[in-house]
Parts: sequence; structure tokens; C-alpha cells
Amino acid sequence: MSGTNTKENLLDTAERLFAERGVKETSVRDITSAAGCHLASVNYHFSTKYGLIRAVISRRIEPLKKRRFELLDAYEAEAGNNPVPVEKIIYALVAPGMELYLKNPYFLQFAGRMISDPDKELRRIFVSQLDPVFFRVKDLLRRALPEIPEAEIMWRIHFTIGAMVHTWTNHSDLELRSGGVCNITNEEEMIDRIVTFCAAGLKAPLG
Amino acid sequence: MSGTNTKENLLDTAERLFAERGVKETSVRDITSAAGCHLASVNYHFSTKYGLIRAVISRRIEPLKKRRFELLDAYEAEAGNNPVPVEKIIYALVAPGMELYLKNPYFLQFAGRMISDPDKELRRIFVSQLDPVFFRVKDLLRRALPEIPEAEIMWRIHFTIGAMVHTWTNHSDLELRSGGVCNITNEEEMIDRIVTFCAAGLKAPLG
DNA sequence: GTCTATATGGGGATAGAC
DNA sequence: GTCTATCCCCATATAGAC
Repeated sequence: MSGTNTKENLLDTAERLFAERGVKETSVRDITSAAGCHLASVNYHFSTKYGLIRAVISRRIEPLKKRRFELLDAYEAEAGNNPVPVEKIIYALVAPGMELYLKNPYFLQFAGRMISDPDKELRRIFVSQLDPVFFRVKDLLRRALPEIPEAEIMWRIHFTIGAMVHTWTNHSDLELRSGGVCNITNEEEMIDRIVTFCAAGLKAPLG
Repeated sequence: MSGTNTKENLLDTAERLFAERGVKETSVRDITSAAGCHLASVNYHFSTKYGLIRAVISRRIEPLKKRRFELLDAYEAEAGNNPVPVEKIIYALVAPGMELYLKNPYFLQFAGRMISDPDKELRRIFVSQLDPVFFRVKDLLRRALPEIPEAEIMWRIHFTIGAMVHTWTNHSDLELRSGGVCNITNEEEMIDRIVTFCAAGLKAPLG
């Protein structure tokens, strides 16, 4: 392994092993030997193991955020002065993750776990990236659902994120439990499933 | 620390530290020194660290399952030959966790993370305990929602579990994000919030 | 049952040759 | 940029005195 490939190679390998075994459970030795390069290369390219973790995350999370904002921008332009439909707002939140998941499940399996990681620094990387999306979605939903109080909207976005993340991390348990019936074959079908469930929840009259 | 108190004390302390820092991030030394007893006591009472982890889990998870079944039994008796209302089915799934969470948040913060832990053995402890509840809930929901196909029902239970678990693990991030507006003060209010959202999602016509 | 001392292994990081 | 050898720390687990 030589040249600039080493860096990408380390990022790919670390991403996969972090997803399969966990961050703490994956040693720098595991990563370098699986990547076919040498122990010191991690410290050379990323200074510390922590630096490698941060690099694995930031490589994917920025494009994800960008894609969500692009979709929301498009829907808002399309709606003109009308509120953006709830389904479209949720679609913009859910679809970019699902697209990435089907191309490469490793990152989102890993990210889904990191969102509730006890390590505050690591969790903050995700939470702070999700913040702008959260508030944009909240403002759009307030216009679409004027009869639901703001606090309730925020809770319901929280539940939506929970349903989405649980799918990244745990859909294979459901596949097992259902005897293979509940599997992710079709991207749009899967996105629709989440959007239908969460949009109905978001619109629900107060209990 | 002497007598049988040591064992309970170790379980309580481990539960708290596992929730606050994570399992892998908490050493046996951390636990014993916080509990005020000595390093070897963990191996004496639980053989290994892994044995302690299993003991922490099984102490809470069995009563939780029992409570869910009790509620479902009561609702089913009450309904007679009619289907149990969707809201009550979801209530039985969600309420026992929320009750425990407000008495002692540590276990469910920890459990919520373990549900997607890469360690298959640990994850299986939860998944296998949740299995009977899952299938019971599924069967009751099929009767309550005959127009929704079984696979779709299972996906929607999966989303419900995601919303519930995300609340155990991440509601404090939402509290922060919302400037303290979204907090868990009232138990019944919080349960209603989840039940209203998820019941609407479960009943949603196919998209 | 409790505690000390210690065995044994694996971890991250670095110095310095190439 | 790459690789070896090594430093040093912290982990789990155990032997054996009390």
C-alpha cells in the first residue's frame, strides 16, 4: 500500500470495522492489519485514533447534511407561498440516509450507534451536524401543522429520528425475527414506509 | 462494605457507570472503587466482568417483560371478543419502560444502547427478551388493524420501538436543543406523547 | 467473604532507520 | 511516506494471606 491510497484505505477499513465491532472494540492494530498497512500509519495520517474516528465521521456527514438541505430548498421553492407538505419534509430528512445506507451500510450502522454514545465529544459531532437540519425541519413543520404546539412538533421530530436511526442499526434483527419477510430490498419502498408512519404520527391530533 | 449488600451495591454502581460511560469504557476498577469495595469482589460474586454485565441486565429485564404481559392480559380480558384498541397495545409496550425510566434512568439509558451493540451475545439478551413481547403485540395489532398487511405491522412495531428507545437514550439532547422546553416531567404525559404518535403511525393507510 | 499483590496480555503512541 | 522496535500504561483475572 503506497501513496495517497493508504489514507482512503484506512478510512474505508476503519469505517467497516467500527460498524462491525464498535469503536472501542476495534484496535488500531486491527485496522492497519486489515488494511494491509502498518501500525504507525494511523498516527502519521490522523495523529491519534480519535483523529481517525473524526475523519471517518466527517467524510460522510457533511454530504448527508448538504443533500437534506438541497431537497428542502427544492420543496420550498416548489411550494411557493404554501406550506411544504409534511410528507416531503420527512422525505428530505429520511431519504438521504437511506440512499447512503444502500450504497454503504457501514457508516450509518456506526453513526446510529454513535448518536447515543456515552462519549460526549463523539456524540456532539453528530448532534451538532444534525442541529441545523432539525431546526429547519421544525420551522417547516410548524407552517405545515399550525395547530400542533412547537414543543410537540419537536418531540415528534425526535420520534421520527428514533424510527429512522433504529432502522439503520437494527433492521437486521427485524429481518431475522420476521423470518426474512421484513427486508430492505427497494429503496423507495423503504423510504415510503418510514415517511408514511412518521407523517401520520406528526399530523396526529393531540391526545 | 460487608455481607450480601456488596452484591447489590456492585449491581447498582455498575448499572450507573455503564449508563454514564459505557460498558467497555468502565473498568472493574472504576466499579469497585466507586462502590467502595475491592477489585476481586467482582470476580468473587460474578466470576467475570461479563457475568456482572449479564447480572445487571437480567435484574431489570425480566420484571419489565412481566409488566408488559400483565397489561396486555388485562386489556385483552377487558376487550372480550373485540380487538384491543391500538392505543392500549402501544401503551402496554411503552408504559412499563417509562415507569422504570423515571424511577431509575440508568438501566434504560444503558439498555437502549445495548439494543444496537455490536456484541452479538449482549444484543441477544435484549432481543430474545423482547421477542415474546414483539409477537404478542404483533398478533394483537393484526386483529385491531386487519387492513394492514403483517409485514407492514412488523415494520411499524419496529419504528415504535425505535421512537421509544431513542427517548430513553437521547431525550436529554432534545431537552438541550429545545432550550429545556422538551423535558420529561410528567410520566403519563410522556407516555401519551409516544402512544399518540405511534398509534397514528400504526393506523396510517398504506402510502 | 475480603483484600493485597501480582501474573499476563493488549492497548495507543513514538523514535528513528529506511 | 513506510515500517520496526519499543515504551509505558491500564485492563482483566487470579493466587493466596487474612
